[in-house]
Amino acid sequence: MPLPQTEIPGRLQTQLAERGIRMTGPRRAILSVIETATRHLDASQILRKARTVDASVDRSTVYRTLDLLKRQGLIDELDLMHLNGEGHYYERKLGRDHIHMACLRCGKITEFVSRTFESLKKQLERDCHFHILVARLEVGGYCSACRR
Amino acid sequence: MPLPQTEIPGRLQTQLAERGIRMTGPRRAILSVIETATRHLDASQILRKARTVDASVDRSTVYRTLDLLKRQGLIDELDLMHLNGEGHYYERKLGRDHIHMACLRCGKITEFVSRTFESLKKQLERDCHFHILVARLEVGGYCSACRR
DNA sequence: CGCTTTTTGCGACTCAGTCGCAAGAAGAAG
DNA sequence: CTTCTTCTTGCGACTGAGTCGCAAAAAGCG
Repeated sequence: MPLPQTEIPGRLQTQLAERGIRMTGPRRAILSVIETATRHLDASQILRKARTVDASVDRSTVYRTLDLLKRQGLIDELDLMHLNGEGHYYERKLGRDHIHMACLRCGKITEFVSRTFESLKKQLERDCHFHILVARLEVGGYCSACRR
Repeated sequence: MPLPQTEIPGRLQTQLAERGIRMTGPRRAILSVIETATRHLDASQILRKARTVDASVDRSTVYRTLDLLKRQGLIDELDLMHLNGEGHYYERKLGRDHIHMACLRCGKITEFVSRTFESLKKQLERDCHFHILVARLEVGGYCSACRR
């Protein structure tokens, strides 16, 4: 399941610049990794890939940059039902939220955009007087190929 | 926000017995902690409370018992938007799934049962041919008291 | 260029969770 | 109630994710 690649590469960098955030070599490397990812990456995979661009990038810089992007609301943090250990996965936040379905047998991640999900969030905001900043719906089970 | 306490205490123990799972002192202690919890507990809090019942309970026994209960579908594992560190919280699984809303300012957790959530899950199963075993919807934002 | 502020790499650290193992307890069968 | 097998436990060592304080380095403004 490829990630939606509807935005121009380099866009993350522009978005940070617009917010007056300083641009550096390590940041550029990390941002480009996130922007060109074709699957969900965790922090150590981002580190490894970023190092192919700038070999001096440090683990803590990756974590600090991920925190920055989270605070800026530019990426989402996922668990993907802890299919592989306890870590987190990251993906660019683009327009509409989507649901992540993780197959507990084959590990495939399926993404799904749903109008019902959008109205559910609206209902929550209305009925609970809650101002939503992030909403994460993750589902675990068996995908069409794995359910017998 | 109290958890729904609609089941008889001791029920978890019965459910494990019905499945032919061996009952032991440490397990009884851990189960009773989970059953009588009035808020969401993480593994180390469960350990501390279980030790007031049976002082010899070990950390790894808590993790092993939580794994067992997860595999049996008797508890749900939550992140609560990582309000306090990276750990997980646990709660009994009772009938209907509910949504967890975490206030990022005051830390309050609000639970919400929604018919829309139920139809969203049905829609997912139908449209994606996916067999859902667990569904976790967590929301982060500001609660009614904290949104200024 | 020079100065202030932010970011970085480093190394040490914390904390959640895991694992192998030998000893101990559960429970079925006699 | 004893025996036997199987499962569970405590322990201790370990892994891996993520954090932190610090001094050095880079950003970007005038």
